[in-house]
Amino acid sequence: METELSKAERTRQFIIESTSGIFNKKGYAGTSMSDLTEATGLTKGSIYGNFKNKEEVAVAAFEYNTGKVRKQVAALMDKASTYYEKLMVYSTVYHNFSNKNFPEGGCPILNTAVDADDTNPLLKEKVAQIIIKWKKRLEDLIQGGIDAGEFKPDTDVARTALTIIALVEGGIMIARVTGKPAHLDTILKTMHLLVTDLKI
Amino acid sequence: METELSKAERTRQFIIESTSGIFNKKGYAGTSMSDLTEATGLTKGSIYGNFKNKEEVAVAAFEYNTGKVRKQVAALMDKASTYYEKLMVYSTVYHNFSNKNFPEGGCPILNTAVDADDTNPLLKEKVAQIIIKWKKRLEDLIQGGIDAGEFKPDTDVARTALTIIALVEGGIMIARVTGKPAHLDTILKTMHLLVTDLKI
DNA sequence: AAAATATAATACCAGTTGGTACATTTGTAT
DNA sequence: ATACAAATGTACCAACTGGTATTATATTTT
Repeated sequence: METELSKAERTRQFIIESTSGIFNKKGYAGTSMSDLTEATGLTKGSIYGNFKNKEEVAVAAFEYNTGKVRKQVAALMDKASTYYEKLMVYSTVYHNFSNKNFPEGGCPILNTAVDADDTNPLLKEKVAQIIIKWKKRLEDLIQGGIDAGEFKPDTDVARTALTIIALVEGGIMIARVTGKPAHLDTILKTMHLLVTDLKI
Repeated sequence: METELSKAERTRQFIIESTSGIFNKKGYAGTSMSDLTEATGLTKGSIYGNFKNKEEVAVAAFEYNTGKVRKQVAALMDKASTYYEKLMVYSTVYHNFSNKNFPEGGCPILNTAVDADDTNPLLKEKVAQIIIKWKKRLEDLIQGGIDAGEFKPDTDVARTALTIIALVEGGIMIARVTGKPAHLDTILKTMHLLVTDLKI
């Protein structure tokens, strides 16, 4: 009994996919309902038939965007054998932040964090949770490496995890606003050295 | 011949000071003219008498906000004697990002970079220039340390400068969105270790 | 103190905002 | 094919958007 997507579910997905880039680029307040109707070719009636309000679309778009990144990470993570390689997956994914498998408009975590920080408590909480999860995932990988005898046992696990996130997000910001993707690569080299230094 | 500020200049300054926090928190698109009239107690006529349009207020507010940070850096930089201490000034300033001498709403560089990136070319260019200047200033300090025999001569100057910026800005983002200022301190510790490692 | 000038307030503009009630069309199961 | 339900479009709302022309009020200069 193959569960087909209902019309509504397909439309909902279509709306999310066609507006995710707009929200990521313009932010929540900067994106208008007419932006959404224009991007989808649908009318407001249709959008409000599938979502309670603009905020619900924004949340769905945010989750779609972060899911896109998560999928890329997961795909590469499978191929990585060592913990060193696993940690470096993030470098690879964000190094290619301007390719088509990455959300349009840059890192949705950074964009939404800054956008929602003082304006949208719901979105802010969603981003905070994503960051906490990311931190946890990194900590688990680092601890895994320690337990496997691959990394130094005296590694500051929490600090290393937070540092990696800061380098990636700070690097994306710099690369995008200056129009110099090479700056991100330079910063990712620091991450590379840092992770290499974890090795015994 | 003490040059007094004209009425217009004082009003202009008053508008900038009373709206700088709003722009920094809500972003350019998210800040409305009524936000500005409300914050200043003035009317639109008065604001448009002193500024060409909303964008000009936003640019002035951005420059005011970055100036605030710059002044704090300059004050501490004077007291620093070694190049190591000079580099660590940024750590001290951003460590106190929630005190009253720091712009309301977090780092204006990060906020404006993300906000203006895909929406406001003028503001985007202003942020890009500020970052390039900051990078240059850091490179000069690091090179100064090398020339003075304080830092290792084989230091990767450009990479270290970019890394410091990324750590600071990434750290602020994480600290603000998670509501955990301690996370920034943790990340600044990485910066501390990195700068310490520059020493001979 | 009066005249000239600079500054701020008022009232208005057309266009847009997020959102809704309801009519119409479309998909779906019988 | 028909009937019913689900999904979409239409038309509308009051509130607000950035911006301006004009009037009134301060501030300077004479």
